[in-house]
Amino acid sequence: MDSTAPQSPAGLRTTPSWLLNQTASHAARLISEGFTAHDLRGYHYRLLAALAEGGPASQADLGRRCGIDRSDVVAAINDLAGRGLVVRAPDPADRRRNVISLTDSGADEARRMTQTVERVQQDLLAPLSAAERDQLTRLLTRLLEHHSSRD
Amino acid sequence: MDSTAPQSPAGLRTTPSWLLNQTASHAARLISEGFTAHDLRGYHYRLLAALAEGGPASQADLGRRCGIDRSDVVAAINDLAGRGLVVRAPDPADRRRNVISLTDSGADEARRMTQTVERVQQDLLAPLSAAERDQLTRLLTRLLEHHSSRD
DNA sequence: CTAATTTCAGGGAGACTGACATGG
DNA sequence: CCCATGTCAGTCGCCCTGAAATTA
Repeated sequence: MDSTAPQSPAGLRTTPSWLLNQTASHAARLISEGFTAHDLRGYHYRLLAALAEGGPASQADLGRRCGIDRSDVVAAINDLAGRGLVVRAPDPADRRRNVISLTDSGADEARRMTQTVERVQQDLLAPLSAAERDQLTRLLTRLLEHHSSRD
Repeated sequence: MDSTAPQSPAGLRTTPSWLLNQTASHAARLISEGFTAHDLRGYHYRLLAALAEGGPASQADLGRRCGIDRSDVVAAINDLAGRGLVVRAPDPADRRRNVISLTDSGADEARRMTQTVERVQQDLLAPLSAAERDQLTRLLTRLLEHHSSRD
């Protein structure tokens, strides 16, 4: 008659938010280790990948695409521009904006990092079959869509 | 004929490690918001829950149970002890160790935080059916077991 | 001797806040 | 007027490293 109790005593190890947190933590460590060879971090990859995928954009747009705060985009773009991977140019149509574009070597680096990321996915998902990987991807995508539409 | 290419161009939004990272990030924010009412953070909850579940333990044991580094356990236990939620007592059987135990109010707080966590799970998993929640839990558990056996 | 425990000092990455100046 | 953009300064929680002292 206790309608508030969940099916089992739960404990940390069966709590979805805990499982998400821990698996994401493992994934982040694998990704981070893979990125050391590039001497770049997650923020840099997200920006390079967004530029490779969607073309040149303002910093604010990039931040929205990548889920990176505007103020953090500044520093990361500074790093990337300092290495010649992107260029920052004023937007003549809107003088508040900087248009960020990939250079050739930036596009190369984006491709190399994408390969690293794909290798890591294989490591990460090793214990799952192809069908299970699709299932996981679909479930996570639905969670993400639900919670990002509630911005 | 390109055996290295994945099925589709991918992009950030379909990469499992990205999806894990983002959903875990949303989950962590929800959890964190829920914990503000308790004026405690994730580390505190993990320790209280581990003590409620497994009984008194040394700090090193707690760290292993919770996935918290030994050096961070020190500070978090300091906080909890300062609020009277746990007690630190020397272990007579092994004088290197401190035995950490929940106080009555610590056990109360653990129960209250667990209720908060359970509410957050409902929020987090709102778009999924019960069967899908089980599926997600099982998939994440398998990933976690695989990667933590490879410590 | 080696190994485990507690503790401290510190850093690194990601996420975030507040403020400011500039321009739409 | 309000709003968006870029920038800077700083905070916070989490994760991690290194080292010291104590004890098994």
